[in-house]
Amino acid sequence: MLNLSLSECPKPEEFPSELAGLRMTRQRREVLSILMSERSHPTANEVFHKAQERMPKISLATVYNCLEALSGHEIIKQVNFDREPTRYCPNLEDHCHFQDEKTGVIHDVAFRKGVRLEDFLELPQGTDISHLEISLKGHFGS
Amino acid sequence: MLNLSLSECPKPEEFPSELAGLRMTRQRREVLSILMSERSHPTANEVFHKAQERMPKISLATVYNCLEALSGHEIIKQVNFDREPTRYCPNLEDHCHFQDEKTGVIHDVAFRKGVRLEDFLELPQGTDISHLEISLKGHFGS
DNA sequence: TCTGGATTTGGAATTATTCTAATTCGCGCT
DNA sequence: AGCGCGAATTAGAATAATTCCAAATCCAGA
Repeated sequence: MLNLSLSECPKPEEFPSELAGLRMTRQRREVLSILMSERSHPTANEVFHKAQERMPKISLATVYNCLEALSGHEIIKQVNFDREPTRYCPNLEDHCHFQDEKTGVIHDVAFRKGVRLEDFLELPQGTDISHLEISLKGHFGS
Repeated sequence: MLNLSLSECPKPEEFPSELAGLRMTRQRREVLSILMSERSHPTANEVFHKAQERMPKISLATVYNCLEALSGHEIIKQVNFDREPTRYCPNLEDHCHFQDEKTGVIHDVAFRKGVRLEDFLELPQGTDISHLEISLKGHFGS
């Protein structure tokens, strides 16, 4: 399991040359660094534009490739809200996402300690969950 | 709140002329009827092809319009899995969705009676949830 | 029956994402 | 340092779900 604290986001050049079995290329480092510093759950496009500031020749396809590689190796997570473009999240803790309908901002929401899915859902016994995504929308009261 | 039991799916012509404030046109009836008889969470395209069997001149745009109108009036629900095409579900009970990774089939999973979201998530107090979507993937054990 | 607003329709447009084929990169080996 | 090679990057084309648009049609109420 990846062990880079989000609070101390490394600069691109500080990432190890391999992470979770994935070769850390210049572009992947850049993309990962952007995700770890921005905590805004950016879309691929947003990452692309941010990345261009430091790597003018990076291509959108590469950003997609990097995001795919990083999430395939469980270094980041994908976040989906309805049909909106996929967003990306470097927080690997178990959590879900809440979108404030007033601002559009997406916040991480942690699971309470010790709760288990079976306590919450009528899952047929023996069911084995490999992926779980919980998306909330609403607004902060008063 | 809509009060049509799923177990007794009406034929298109049996729907009232208005439902939850939405005018029930021929096309909307047809689309709704398909959703209530098929329990397979079909995509817009699948609904379209099914609808064509009885209404050869219906258009895909209309199917999208109908699905939009029906979900806008909370007569059906949208179901999203990652980036897959949106699926539609006539089950208005609180529930979430589980996709069997072996077969691709999507099953409804009910929430346990009495559980509340706040028991499960570290929601900032006063948060008001207007939409909630939970998507699971995995497989049935043994 | 007439009329106006809502609905449907076909086709074009949009947009996020994936694919493709060619180039470039960078590690391991000499 | 130079070489070879598989992996990664790139630009641009292609795809696919969905939305938009403007014209035709429908239908409830007067």
